[in-house]
Amino acid sequence: MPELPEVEVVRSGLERWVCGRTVADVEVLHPRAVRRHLAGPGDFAAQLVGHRVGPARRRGKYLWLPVEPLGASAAPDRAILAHLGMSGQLLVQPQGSPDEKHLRVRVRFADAQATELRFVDQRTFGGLSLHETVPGDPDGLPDVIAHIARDPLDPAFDDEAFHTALRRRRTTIKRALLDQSLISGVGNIYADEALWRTRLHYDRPTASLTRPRTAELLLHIREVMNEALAAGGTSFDSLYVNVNGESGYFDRSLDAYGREDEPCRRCGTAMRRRPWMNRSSYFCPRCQRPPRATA
DNA sequence: CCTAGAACCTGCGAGC
DNA sequence: TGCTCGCAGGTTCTAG
Repeated sequence: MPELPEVEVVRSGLERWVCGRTVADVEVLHPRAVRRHLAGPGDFAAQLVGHRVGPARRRGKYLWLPVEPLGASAAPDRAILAHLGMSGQLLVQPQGSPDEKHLRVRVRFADAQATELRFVDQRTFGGLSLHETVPGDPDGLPDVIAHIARDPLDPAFDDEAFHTALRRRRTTIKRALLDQSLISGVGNIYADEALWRTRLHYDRPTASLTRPRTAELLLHIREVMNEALAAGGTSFDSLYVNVNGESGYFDRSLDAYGREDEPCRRCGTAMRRRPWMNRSSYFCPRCQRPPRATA
């Protein structure tokens, strides 16, 4: 489940159902699901057994679980990193319930709770891996995602630095929103939603944004993400679910994404869809005027 | 250094 | 019915 609100829904589920439990056994059913763990599937499994899982953390669309050997006193220095890609799910399922068709990794725990953690992923763009954490980082940030920017719901996100970075870039606003090293957690849906709310066209050069416009954009990004979070995330089908397999309902509140030919909720003009970067951009041709240079 | 585009996968629905 | 095509919420690698 791709974007920040959906990943956060999963993070909180892991926090509730997996945090504090000790790994008894790991089964990798598809090696591609752990390809970011360079030492291989066997090593991934062996390294986890007998380790206790700490509080679930998230940055943008990445989430991780710190792990420590049983009885350790020092702060954890390794973490299980998870990315859901386009179609990944982390499910907490009753032991013995039938395997999902695209079950890739199973984690069993050494306790009396009769549930296990499953990574299910149709397209295998996502995956799990084990990494060292950045020394001194209070949340145990895995070193391999140190280059990922903080997300807009992170209290330490620097609005001013974001604006400065936008002004320096020679690119367009939607590309910038999807660049996880500039701002993380925003994907194709919430980019379109935030741009619609801000009345910005996706092809606006980032260098043309004024400080107030950037502030407005950030406000709308935060608003739409918080609203989606309250609704349990966005899902059009059973691919995007929380750890209990339940879908959120924010798709009913989308103003731009997926609304081609439907009336703009602000001005009534028919919404448009444009092919864009091997995907789609949805926008209102009246509220979101293209920039002169590219019009 | 930066930016744009293709590649990586599987499944679904539309159209022929 | 069955085929092909386009499309899907992301990241990463390559070419320029």
